[in-house]
Amino acid sequence: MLSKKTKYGIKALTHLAKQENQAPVQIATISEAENISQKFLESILLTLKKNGILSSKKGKGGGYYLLKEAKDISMVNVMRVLEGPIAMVPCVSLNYYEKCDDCPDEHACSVHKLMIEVRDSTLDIFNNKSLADLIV
Amino acid sequence: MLSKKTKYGIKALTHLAKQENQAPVQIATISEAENISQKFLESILLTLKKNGILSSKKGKGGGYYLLKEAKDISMVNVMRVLEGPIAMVPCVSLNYYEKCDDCPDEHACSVHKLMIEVRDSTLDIFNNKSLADLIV
DNA sequence: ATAATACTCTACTAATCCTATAGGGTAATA
DNA sequence: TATTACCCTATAGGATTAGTAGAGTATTAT
Repeated sequence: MLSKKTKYGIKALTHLAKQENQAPVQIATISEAENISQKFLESILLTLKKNGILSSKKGKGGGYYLLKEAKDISMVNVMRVLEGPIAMVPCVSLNYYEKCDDCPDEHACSVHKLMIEVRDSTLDIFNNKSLADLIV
Repeated sequence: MLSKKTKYGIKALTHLAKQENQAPVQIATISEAENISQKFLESILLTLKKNGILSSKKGKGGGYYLLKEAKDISMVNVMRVLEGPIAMVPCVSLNYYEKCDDCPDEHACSVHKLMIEVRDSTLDIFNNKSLADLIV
């Protein structure tokens, strides 16, 4: 299941991507437009900022804005920042690899084998998708 | 993340698929061979039985066995029984559809759009994969 | 300068889900 | 008829999620 955090994060990013000339948008504005709890959204935007996906401007007329053009923001990056690993199992994760306790031999594991395929196809989608592609 | 339940379930099914002439295998045997807590495995095998994927024989010499040949057991079925929805978001789920509270228009939703693609590619893998394909 | 604006950070909580564990009940077979 | 092995219910600790509360701090327009 996709977490609400990721879902809201993507919605907020899309909202920002729709702005003309990258004008800053206030948290309250996004929160109302997208039906997201303001405080929760705050923390999400903060993570996105800390991970270099967007930036903010304080004070009057401030708000959040995209750091790059929407077409240059890859969804694989967004997903990793918000949701964490793309893989469904740590033992097939590229960025968050972890050995399974119960598995003596990974290469003989049926789950491992299956999940590598799922990872690759999902990765393929996220790699070839930018934020701009999500705008309707 | 894939639940341990699903992971263990697939491992157990693979174990059963490797048996010659569909001979019943005891829970304890599978539990030891695959390093799975016996009681937990019991409940998993029970769900698989209730959902028509495997069957069991009581009494001496009893155990669990596959109801069909491994090549006729589709992984999409196994996944749905053990893990539930294939989709990452209820609003793109084929079998467990649910409308999002926050979304006024699904077709205008960026998350929806993205997750349909992920669902389809994952579904494609599970649909075209049988238990037999997982055996090394 | 300074007041208003709007982001930043920490701490806390209710609810839910996951991963088991415990223990007894029941059916089938040798 | 004793044994084996499946069947079922209840419970519980821990982790995670989603959200709330409240105070703090930096920046900007005027």
